[in-house]
Amino acid sequence: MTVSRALKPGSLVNEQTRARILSAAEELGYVLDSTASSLRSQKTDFVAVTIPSINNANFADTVGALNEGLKARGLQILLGYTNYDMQEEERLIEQLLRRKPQAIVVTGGKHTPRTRRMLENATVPVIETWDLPDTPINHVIGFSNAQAVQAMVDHVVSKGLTRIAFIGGDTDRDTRGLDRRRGFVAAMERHGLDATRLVAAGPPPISMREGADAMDHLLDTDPDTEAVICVSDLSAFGALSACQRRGTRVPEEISIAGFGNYEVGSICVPSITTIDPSPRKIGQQAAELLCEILDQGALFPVRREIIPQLVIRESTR
Amino acid sequence: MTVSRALKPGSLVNEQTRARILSAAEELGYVLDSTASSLRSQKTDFVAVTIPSINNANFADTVGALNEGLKARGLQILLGYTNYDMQEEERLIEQLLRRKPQAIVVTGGKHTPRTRRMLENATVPVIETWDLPDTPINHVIGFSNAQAVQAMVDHVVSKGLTRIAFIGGDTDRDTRGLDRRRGFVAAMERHGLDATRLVAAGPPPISMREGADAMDHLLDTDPDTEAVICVSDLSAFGALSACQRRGTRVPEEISIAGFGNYEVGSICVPSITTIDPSPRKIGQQAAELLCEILDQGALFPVRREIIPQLVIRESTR
DNA sequence: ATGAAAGCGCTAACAA
DNA sequence: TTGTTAGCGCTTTCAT
Repeated sequence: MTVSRALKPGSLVNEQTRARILSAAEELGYVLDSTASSLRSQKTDFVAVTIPSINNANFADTVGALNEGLKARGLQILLGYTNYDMQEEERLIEQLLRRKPQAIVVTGGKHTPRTRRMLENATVPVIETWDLPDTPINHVIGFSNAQAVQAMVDHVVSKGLTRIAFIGGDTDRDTRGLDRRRGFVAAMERHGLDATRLVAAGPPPISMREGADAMDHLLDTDPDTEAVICVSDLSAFGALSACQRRGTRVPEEISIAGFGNYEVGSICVPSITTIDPSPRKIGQQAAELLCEILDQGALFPVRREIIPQLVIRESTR
Repeated sequence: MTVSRALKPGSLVNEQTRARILSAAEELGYVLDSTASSLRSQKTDFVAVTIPSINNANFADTVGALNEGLKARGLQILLGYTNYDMQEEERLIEQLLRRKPQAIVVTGGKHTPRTRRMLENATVPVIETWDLPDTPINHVIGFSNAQAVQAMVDHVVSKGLTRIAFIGGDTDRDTRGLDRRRGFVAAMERHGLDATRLVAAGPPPISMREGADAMDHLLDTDPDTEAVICVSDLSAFGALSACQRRGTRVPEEISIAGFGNYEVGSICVPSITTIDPSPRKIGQQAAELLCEILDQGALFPVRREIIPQLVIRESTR
């Protein structure tokens, strides 16, 4: 017990004793076994986090901010990737729950029924992010992807453009991408405009290459298109590059908008009009909420809406 | 014991009994406690992985490939970020070791003395990646950053360019970035060229914004520069964008090269000449090596050199 | 195919 | 300030 105390900062041990213990530990190369510690104290200090892909700057920002907010409390993130696949998410969450995390943060508000049940039965706080589901499992910190794109459509329409296309993925794997497309269609119909210029650019998540190919295709089949709204800045940048290769001037001949406020869109020439969903803010708020809950016990389910900001740049006129 | 067996696929339990157990488990919302399981069996099925930053597509690719290679064996990655800081790495590795991972994969071959000691004393395989240290701790899968950049200098010089600059970070936080700058200087001196056009663009990791600012500065102070080699494709893209804003033609007036083969460099116009260090290959090979070791027990220390490929594109003439 | 006993390495609770 | 006891929830081992 004295050793156990000596190794835990802030517990009452004679300083000489502690010094002797620490030096012995150093000499022996002793490393505390937190597996045993977790079992006994029923505290793992894990927070399970799932994101669709590790290779996405937006989700990386959320996880980075979450990590910073949790580090001070000694909480370690246990990260998993669903590969935009709800079945994979189910497998992953089952695995993660076995590790007895003290909280769970998932991306998105759509899950398999079994995933939902597992999360509902989990005795720890659950936070859904990057979405605003109608019937949350527990806590939510997110925004409406559909509504955000509607704001973008409104902006483009306000500039007098009417022949507007949407570039996105071709399946429903990426539910947030799907919501964005739905928002596009809804807004176009609200304006009484043709909402059928939908380019399906391949299996989500689509990136720069797919955006470039989609733009090439669009300019071939619908050369009178005046504006393109893309499911992300990455595909928007690809679309912009395709225009540059063809000599189509942006925004003079065609406007391009993206989503996500990725760095590339702020640097490229012309810079890309986008929507900033504040990924770091999502992570920060999730960390704050978890710290509150872990301090004060469970609260009522929290629903925090992030308001995505329209960022108008050079690629739209 | 029967319950324990029933929940573990491939063990001998009467199928009726197993069915009853599984349905009871489902009904109760029972979740196996892998903390207890790990303590008893002394197998956590964790692999600890450290990378400098979560928000970097190269490291993300390595981790993604590693994850895929380990998933089949039920190994879960325990990921930590050092923020390009060796002190932070030390804290992180100490934390991770307490979780009793079955292997450790770190980025880079330079560590604090204490980190080195901890890793040497760890009784599990250690793999250093993304580097080729002279005195590895245990296993290594990586490449020489300095040598890779030398190849790039050779290429640029072979095109008849002599006034060549390097854009990188301004401190030694990013040791791979530092190695790249060293490689630049060594190669320039080998060619008998002036190696003093070194632009320090801010604290590493530098990204697109810093690359753009550095290029602006360079074109102001050394307008006769013929080529710029950047520490990464991200800063190279920033540099390219700065040129486009100023109307400096690339590659006619100035050549630009990067490092890392990020997607942006393959899509932008002009596309960016780069070096591809095959980040996924590093992750795949690390996974293979770990699987071998976990099957067959410890081997001699392995040293696998990845040969980075020069990818010549439009931004250099 | 199932069960009984023991113990993995810690720490909560209580005692001195 | 230090020590004793017990037990966290599993799985290894051996027995039936």
